[in-house]
Amino acid sequence: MERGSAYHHGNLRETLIEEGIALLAESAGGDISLRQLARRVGVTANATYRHFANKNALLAALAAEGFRRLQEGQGEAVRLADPGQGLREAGLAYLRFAWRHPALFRLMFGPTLNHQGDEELTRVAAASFRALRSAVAVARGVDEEAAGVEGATLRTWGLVHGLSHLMLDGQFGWRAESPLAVAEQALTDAVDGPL
Amino acid sequence: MERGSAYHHGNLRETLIEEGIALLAESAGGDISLRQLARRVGVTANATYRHFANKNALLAALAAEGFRRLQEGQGEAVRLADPGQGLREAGLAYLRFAWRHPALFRLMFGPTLNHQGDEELTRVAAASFRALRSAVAVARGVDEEAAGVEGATLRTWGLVHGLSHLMLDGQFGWRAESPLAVAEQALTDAVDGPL
DNA sequence: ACCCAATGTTGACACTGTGAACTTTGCCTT
DNA sequence: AAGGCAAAGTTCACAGTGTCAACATTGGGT
Repeated sequence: MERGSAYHHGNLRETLIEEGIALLAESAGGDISLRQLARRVGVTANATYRHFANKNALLAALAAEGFRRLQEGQGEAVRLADPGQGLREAGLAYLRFAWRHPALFRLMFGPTLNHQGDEELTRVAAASFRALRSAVAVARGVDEEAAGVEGATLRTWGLVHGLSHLMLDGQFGWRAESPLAVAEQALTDAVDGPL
Repeated sequence: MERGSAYHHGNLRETLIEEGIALLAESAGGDISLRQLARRVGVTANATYRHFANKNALLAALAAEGFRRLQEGQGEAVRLADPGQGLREAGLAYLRFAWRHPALFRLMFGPTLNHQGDEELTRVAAASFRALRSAVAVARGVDEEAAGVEGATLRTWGLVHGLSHLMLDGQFGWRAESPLAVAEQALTDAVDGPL
């Protein structure tokens, strides 16, 4: 029942998510249409309604997959990093993820999805926050529950997140270097120094 | 030719911008339709095309007005602030603007507009950056062109901008306090202290 | 072998952004 | 004051969208 005939009892759901992310990446404006995605997959638009309640639910699934990939990238970055550089590398991974998948990034943190709604989304987003907090704690050499860790995590997250957005919005574009380089420099300066 | 008869040589352009911002504020999803706005103003959808090239141009005008108001709010905050607290107050004004006009804020820094495109938009956005840089310079007691000011401005902007976005995305919602309070606290802690 | 539930399709509807052609209106020139 | 012209607004049309309701197909469990 896995890879047999055309569709019908194939893995439409997974295919939609995969192709949806791909389509999102190709799309200029960052928005995709249900019908376009269905056409690309080779199925009727209404077929998607067997797997997702509506377009928003499908987009939420794309976002959730995005969070999973982001967290994966961050985890790997931390693992490969020199000890003491984990936080910086996690932040850089965040920036690079945003840089490489701008539309998906915007979808993940966007108004399209009401984050209260989808349960999986909030769960996987919370996991991302915990990972960052862990990195902050390690960088400070204290326990994850120590005083000040939560606040520092919030500030770090805010900085990295803001740099990502400004970078994607072309707000660093009028500078000489690549926008990504600008953001990376700003993050590096902030991690070992005052704001 | 200013306030005479119904429309036709009225100030449709201004009206569209004003009502557009209002409609944006009321809209839940943060997106508005041209036709809906036209209906609200009491005019045909195609009439808007006499004043804006297309929907995006209209949205860009809304965003530009948003930048103007944001900058105005920041300026006032700095003016009223205790000396030495100007940077903090400017940042708080930024946060509060985002909190009060979430849809407009998202529009201003969003993928809908290609920021390279609209000339007025880039101009007014750049002015906003300069205002922040000025506040950073004053806070450090150095000249605006001094070394390190540019970088510090970028980091501050990034932090404030990121906190704004996370706040609006409901990422601070699961905490006890109001999301705005969380963001304000994070900003305050960052302004006088390390990251 | 058969039936049923899961999966996919057809047709339809209201809505959207936008182009082309037409109509109205008030100012400027004579 | 008359007239025309350009600016401003309307009508008609079209392709495309998300989504609902009814129908068709299919493969696996009894």
